[in-house]
Amino acid sequence: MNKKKISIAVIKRLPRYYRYLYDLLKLGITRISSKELSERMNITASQIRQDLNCFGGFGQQGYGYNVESLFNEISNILGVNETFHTIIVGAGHMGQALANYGNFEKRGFKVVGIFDVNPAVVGTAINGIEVLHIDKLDEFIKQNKVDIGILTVPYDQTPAVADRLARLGVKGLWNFSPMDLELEHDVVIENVHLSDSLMVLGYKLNEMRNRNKSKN
Amino acid sequence: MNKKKISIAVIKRLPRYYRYLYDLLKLGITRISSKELSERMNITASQIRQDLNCFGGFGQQGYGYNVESLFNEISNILGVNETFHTIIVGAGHMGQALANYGNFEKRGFKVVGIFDVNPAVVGTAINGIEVLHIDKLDEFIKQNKVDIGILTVPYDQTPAVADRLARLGVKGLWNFSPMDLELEHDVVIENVHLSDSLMVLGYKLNEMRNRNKSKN
DNA sequence: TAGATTGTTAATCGATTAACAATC
DNA sequence: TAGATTGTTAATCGATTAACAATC
Repeated sequence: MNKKKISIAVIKRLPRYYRYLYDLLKLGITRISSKELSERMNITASQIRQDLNCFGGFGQQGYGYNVESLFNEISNILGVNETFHTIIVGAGHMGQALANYGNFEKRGFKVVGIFDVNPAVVGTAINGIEVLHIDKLDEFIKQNKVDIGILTVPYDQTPAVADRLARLGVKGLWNFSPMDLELEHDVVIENVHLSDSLMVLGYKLNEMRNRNKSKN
Repeated sequence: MNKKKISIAVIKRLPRYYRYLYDLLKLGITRISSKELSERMNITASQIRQDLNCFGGFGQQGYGYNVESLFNEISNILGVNETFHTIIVGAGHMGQALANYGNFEKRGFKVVGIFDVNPAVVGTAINGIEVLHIDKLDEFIKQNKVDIGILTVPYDQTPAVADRLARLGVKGLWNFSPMDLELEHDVVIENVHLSDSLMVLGYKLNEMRNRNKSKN
């Protein structure tokens, strides 16, 4: 039943297709060829056709792709039409920012709980959700469906909290600490390494400066 | 003078080396072989040696790598020892979270200005830095060295603000809007697509569930 | 010295691109 | 039908891994 495994490179491009198709839809464009889309997205038409064919033949020879139906296909592949229940563990600045970011809910990610230890925030509401003390985590997860744990706790607490969530049956972790989480459990992890990204930007900046300097 | 271009795949691994070497340094480990490091990092020793040799022969046959000197080399390559001056444009939740995140300064990224249009935040201080009205952006950049603009403005304002910063001579942009910024100017851009990352997590979660289901 | 481990070349693997027959 | 464009196979490119001589 399972086809060949889809490479992570392809999967990472899916949200990008999703965004571009959404924009096309809003622009009222009903059909698009891989060539036109390739020009907009700055990738090759060949890659687009290869990528999409990992999931099925969504196009039609001589016509191209119907924007709306392709958008729906990609949405389904990404699970945007489902609702993933998430909890935010760590209601510091980053946790609060994520709790307040409306875009995630549009894509099917609903924050159902926020946890912290700090008495100054426990009991307050962020974006309409009461912050609970982390002692209530076990009870909460047992009583509520929780698909994804968003980890915005301090660095040194991250492994323990991740492990605790995994033991409680949370199958997806979105980690904001600058460490590579590895768990023995059957859990999928996405790391968001903001400082890594910033350091890459710093590197590129220096590299560009050196390039320009050596032009003289 | 220029050696062969270093691939983006290698560059993206540099912060990861940086983090692992920093940890080793803190653990008091003075030397490490590519083999030992490969086991910790879960990559091949061959890749480590290939990666490092893009920048120079930092190791010694029969010995391995000196942790401290390798850490220093990687730090220099990434520019961690320089100071990049950044401004945050958009003092919403994400902008505030980034302004309050101390880790960036440790890696040489110093927030020197924060800008917004909202009268409720203009004039307040975030992490000791006064939020200025965005009308003062031009004046500020002319009077201060600004290397990097951090874009945490609303989606539809992002292209215009990016363009404005580029015209004012800001050479690095760190973009948090879910769009692929492209500028004609000589500017390097790092996109942080949080919702893309979350959607990839959602995909992986579904994929794992389907895999487990079909095991039965 | 002998053992260990690098730096580097060569082999392999996987991802991207090109090409084109199928077909709408 | 003729033109356009897909789906898919084959070719190319680049990145990862293996191998090993050099050498500390």
